[in-house]
Amino acid sequence: MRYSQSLIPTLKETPAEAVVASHRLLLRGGYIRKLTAGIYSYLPLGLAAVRKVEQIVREEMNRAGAQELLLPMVQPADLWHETGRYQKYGPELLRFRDRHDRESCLGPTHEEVITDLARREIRSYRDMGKNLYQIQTKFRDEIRPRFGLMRGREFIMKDAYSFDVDDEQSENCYQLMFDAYKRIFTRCGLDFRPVEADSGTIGGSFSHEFMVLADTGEDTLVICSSCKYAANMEKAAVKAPAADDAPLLDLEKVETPGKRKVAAVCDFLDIDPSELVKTLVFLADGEPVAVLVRGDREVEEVKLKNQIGAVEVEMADDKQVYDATGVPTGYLGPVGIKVKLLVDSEVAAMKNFTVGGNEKNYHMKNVNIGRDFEGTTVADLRQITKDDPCPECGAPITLREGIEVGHIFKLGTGYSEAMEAYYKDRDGEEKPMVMGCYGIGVSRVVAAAIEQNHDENGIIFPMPLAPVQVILLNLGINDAEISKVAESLYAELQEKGVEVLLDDRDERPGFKFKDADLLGIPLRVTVGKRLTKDGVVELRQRKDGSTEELTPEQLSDRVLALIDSAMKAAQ
RNA sequence: CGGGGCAUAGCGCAGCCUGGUAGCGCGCCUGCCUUGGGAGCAGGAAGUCGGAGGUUCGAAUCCUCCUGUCCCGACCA
Repeated sequence: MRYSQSLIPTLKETPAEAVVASHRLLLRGGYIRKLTAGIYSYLPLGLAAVRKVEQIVREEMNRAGAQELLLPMVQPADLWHETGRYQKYGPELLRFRDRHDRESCLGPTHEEVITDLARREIRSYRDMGKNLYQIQTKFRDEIRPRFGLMRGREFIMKDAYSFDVDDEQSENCYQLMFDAYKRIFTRCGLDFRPVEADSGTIGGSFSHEFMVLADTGEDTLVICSSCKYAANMEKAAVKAPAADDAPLLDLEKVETPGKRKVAAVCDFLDIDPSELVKTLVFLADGEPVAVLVRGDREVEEVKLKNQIGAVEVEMADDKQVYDATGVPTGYLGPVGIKVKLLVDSEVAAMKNFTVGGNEKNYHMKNVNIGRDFEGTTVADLRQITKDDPCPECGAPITLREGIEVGHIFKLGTGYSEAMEAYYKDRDGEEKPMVMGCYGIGVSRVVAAAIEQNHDENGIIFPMPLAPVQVILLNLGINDAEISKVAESLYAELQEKGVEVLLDDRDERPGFKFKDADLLGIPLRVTVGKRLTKDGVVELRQRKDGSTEELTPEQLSDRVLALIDSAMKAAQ
């Protein structure tokens, strides 16, 4: 590829809209351009990087026995009505009517379409054990697209769906995918962790997310320092403490004028937030529920949602709290409360704690469960913290930020039953297909790779994802000798299978160096004055800035060796 | 959807408060010069000031509405 013929519009300055590194650098490097909110064009270099990810994904999916196909992006609403998701999915599903007034939608995911295909084409247990995947543009009308390729409305995704005869076979497939995903992200050269995850709206019984570790990640991961445990924070179980066996003290109502915040109440009563229990009200599918957690804890809404089987949970605002309980926020407590009450297991183990008095300007001290109120449900409802022990082995844990690049689910028979995707087993009996689904955010992988690998000068692509492996700078466009060597190295490297971008622009050296760094191409070859002076060209590695001088004859072997070792390192 | 910004040349911004013929840097075009870390000089092109309405002799500037976009929250590959 010749720079002069390609479209690589690099920018010296950062567009104001870009906040995170990957977005900034993809724009500056001329990899992508925004068309409208959350929708981007992939320019030649951006597409090249995407293709690298796709290729690795393809190879590993095929190796794991999956078959590639391509499903439609425009889908009839009827199919979505069958699973009930036409209503459930919400405004994220872009709906429209075609010229015949048929309700349609743009596919945000393809369970319905693939299940429809499976029920039509697969009838016998002999045909089962299929895993079908596609790499395709998805559209989700995200409430808030942001961070460039990290969270677009339109994005490239690999999604696979498996159809098995029973749980055991389905589990085998899940494990196969788990291993394939580990290989995929390793081959991409990324630092990642598979973690236990909540299965979200797609449903299903069990799932793992694959997280690229990066400070800009939108998820928090819990990683055990000792055992293999790793989980998304929203899923990470908190170990219930042993019950406090202190003797029960007498209930006491105290005046706390104007003290509404945990900090203010504790300060006023001279107690620690860990001795206070706060009562928070949530709206679960519109219904108010109260949750008790310790004053210094946070409610994990995902746990709450799963506990009560709600589709949506949100914190109630002051007015909603008052409407539901008749008590202003800040003084709410469990004693005599009017809404459904859930108790975090940590609180259930406490004795003689302080709560709101369910009356303006009052709190209650020495409150005890069982004596003063009944908790209808006791469950793990709070967010884990870095001071909590590993739920598996009890060792200390660490919290890290991560970017979700892959998610695998065991779906069970939910979709197949809803859509009547049955097969006949050996005994001629009709049975629902057992499904799994496995996604990878292909375009997001590119962004995540950059979040994890960049410096102040630009991108530092891992070799396997780099749009090209080598950038070859001709610093003497108007010098016959330099140009001749640059051209012959360009030809030679390509002949040997190396991907090369030849910078043949009539620009000053500094300009080319800056662009080369910005683009993040792993290897840079410079042909310039040192050739005419000393007969050498320079080979520089983007990742550590190390340089070596070689004769033009030595260059290609050295380049091949470096590429080879970089690719082997990511195996 | 709730909260908060922003919208002026391709990009980054000033001008707005206090109304009076639209500016800077980068980029772009031409010429000279220069050539190992985003050079220098000279000349040049380029803007419905997001849109609509209003106030005013006069609006980028003041008022109203609308749209777009970015950030914080709920969603997710």
